[in-house]
Amino acid sequence: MNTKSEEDYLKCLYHLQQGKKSVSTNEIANYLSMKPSSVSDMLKKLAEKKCVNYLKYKGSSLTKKGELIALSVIRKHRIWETFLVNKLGFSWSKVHNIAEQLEHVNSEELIDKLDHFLAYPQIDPHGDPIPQKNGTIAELNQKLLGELKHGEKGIITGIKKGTPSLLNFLDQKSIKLGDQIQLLSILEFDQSAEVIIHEKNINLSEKICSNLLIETLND
Amino acid sequence: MNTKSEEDYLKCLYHLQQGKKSVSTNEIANYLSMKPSSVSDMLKKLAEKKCVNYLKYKGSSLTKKGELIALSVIRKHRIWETFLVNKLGFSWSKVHNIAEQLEHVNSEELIDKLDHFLAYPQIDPHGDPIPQKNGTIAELNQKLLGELKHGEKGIITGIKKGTPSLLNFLDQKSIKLGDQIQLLSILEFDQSAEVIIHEKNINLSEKICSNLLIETLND
DNA sequence: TCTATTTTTTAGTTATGTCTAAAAAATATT
DNA sequence: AATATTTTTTAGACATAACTAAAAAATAGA
Repeated sequence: MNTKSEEDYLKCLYHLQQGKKSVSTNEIANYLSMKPSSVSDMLKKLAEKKCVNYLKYKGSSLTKKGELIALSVIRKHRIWETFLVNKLGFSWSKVHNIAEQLEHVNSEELIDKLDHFLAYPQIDPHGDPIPQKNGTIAELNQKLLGELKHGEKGIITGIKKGTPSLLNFLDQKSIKLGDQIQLLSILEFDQSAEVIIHEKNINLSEKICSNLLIETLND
Repeated sequence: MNTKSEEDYLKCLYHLQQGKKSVSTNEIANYLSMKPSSVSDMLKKLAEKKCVNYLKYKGSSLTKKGELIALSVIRKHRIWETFLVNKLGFSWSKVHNIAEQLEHVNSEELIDKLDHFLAYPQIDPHGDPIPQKNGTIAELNQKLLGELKHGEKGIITGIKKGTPSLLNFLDQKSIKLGDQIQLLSILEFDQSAEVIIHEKNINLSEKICSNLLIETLND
């Protein structure tokens, strides 16, 4: 078993490593709000446990073993966030800290049953994909709403340029991250979009179309 | 805030103190599977935090402050157990270890929302009362099924003498701890009981009546 | 009551995971 | 290329919460 601390480092390394081949000690320290000396110590320890490839002064990266642990923690985090938002009615902006605690609860059966209870969600309330039990994780494949094909469905996963007036508008329409949306068509004369959201047809302006990030579902 | 360890000691003290005025160091060590010396240290620490009344060589007891903390941890434990059994489908005998972890998650809003989601349960799946937010806890008021007044309702909270054949019988009828039961009448000729359980009328023998412990509801 | 036994505490050690300060290595500047 | 700067590591300290072993207090037995 891994300690909470070890899990935090592995998760951090997973996030920082995206794209790169290795991560510097300072980056990790910064991300975790710790001193570089503490990070050095832990990297050495994780290297001994074969979770991290660590070369003194050269940065570190996850091994396959470390990556699988990181993914399982991220899986737990995102499943708990989904529970907090979908079942308990938390707003998606307030669940992170609670999920940071819940992700360290150690019971495979618990997370399996919770996953089942939530009907096997694929995407969390922030629009991030939930890793599967076997460690596979869907690639994020975000497009702007205006770039979807006609008829294409997806999940609202982000906002390109979040001006207060835009956020306000979305709030008014109760459009949230994680909501499913389907593009029906783009109208010629103003480039506005006919979409289905919350099972209702509505029209969204060109401005919205070029600011809503959509994760398309390949089902 | 209190550490997991402190919470465990306070909870332990609460359980061991039932009835008595004070608890010995050895009792605590035994209950928590720790060495008496470790317990001494922690008692001193908790006394400094004004959670425990501690007199060297004389045993210890919870202060009001300590009792409220203990009750809030027990509240969290029992609400989580209720969630695990009622929503996730765990059997009541398997939830204890998981709830031991979940009870230390620190978020008042989380436990409030969970309580609401579960429709404010009064009794957990083991038949134990759930402390209220303000620290009040219902007295256990167990009677044998046969001792209920006619028409009286309650929750099955225990079994007096659990022979395998009795447990088997209950299992067959899917009668579980935590189920609600109402006594309609006791039949003269064989002292068997007419009861309502799972919204159905059934008859239970005298043997059952004198072995099922019922927590009566004063509503 | 005096000794023997049990209980409890104290003193000192250990592991984990953090820190600060100083040393060493890597990188950047001139 | 030599020096200055930044990054990283090492060495040593500290808090938490456990431990063992020995001392002290309380309790029990004769």
